[in-house]
Parts: sequence; structure tokens; C-alpha cells
Amino acid sequence: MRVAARRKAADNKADRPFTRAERIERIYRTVARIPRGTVATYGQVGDLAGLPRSARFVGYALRRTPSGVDIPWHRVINAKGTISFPRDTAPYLRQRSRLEAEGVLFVRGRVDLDRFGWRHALDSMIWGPEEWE
DNA sequence: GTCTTGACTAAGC
DNA sequence: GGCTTAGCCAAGA
Repeated sequence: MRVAARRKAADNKADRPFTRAERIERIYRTVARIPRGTVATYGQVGDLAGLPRSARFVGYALRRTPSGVDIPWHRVINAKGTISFPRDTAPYLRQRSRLEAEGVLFVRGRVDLDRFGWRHALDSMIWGPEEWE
């Protein structure tokens, strides 16, 4: 039923609450709010930007980020806790080194989302780091 | 309009 | 834990 699903999605175009520019803007704004030293997933950014189930669009928007826009794009990773670029490519290494510079640790190429995920970071700000040791 | 392509994700082996 | 499949949404050819 992929065809039907796609058609349904296309029909829902009219229901979209935001214009293309607004969605991009919201994504940038949401990414800009990710605290230093924490990471968020694509889906999470979409949710917080008011665009649920738009993880792929978030990735698309970030990839096309104009050079003039100064946002911490490197704090956005996929739901597995890994960087979505192929290992050992230049963009992969750039993103990883930026995160490590902020104190985000990689274990076997993966970020521990329990420790560095945005939501969890908020919890630790509220409850204190001892609570989730 | 239709089809393909993603810096995605969840679920099932 | 890795791979596949299905679902998802938007953009571009």
C-alpha cells in the first residue's frame, strides 16, 4: 500500500500548516536552541519545530543550510545515535570533532543518547545529574 | 501529475 | 547488533 500512502501524503499537502520557508525557518530556530554539549535527533528537531514525522525533511533542510546561516547543525544526529555521513568522510569527521570539542563522547562511533540526548539533558538540568546515574 | 530520492525511523528477523 | 522492509514527508526532475 505504499502507493496509496504516498497519494494520501500528497493530498495532505493542502493541510500543511506552514509554507516551505516557514518550515525551514522553524527547523533552523529549533536547531539553534540545542544546548552546547548535547545532541538531538532529526525526528526530535522536527517534532519540536512543529513538524512531526518530518525527520527526512530536517535532514534535507540542514544539508541545504546556506553558508550565511550560523547554526549548530552538528548537534543533530540520527535516532541510532550515529552520524549519518559515511564513516571517515570529511563531513563525518568535521561533525564528530565539533561534538567532541563540546564534550560529547563517542563510544564505538555512537553517541550515548541517554547521556547527551537533548531531552535527557533537559531532565538533568531539572532533576540534577545524580538522578540518572 | 508521476516517480525517484533522501544527513530518517520503527519494527521484524 | 546488523540488515531489510515499510512507512513517512517534501523536493526536484
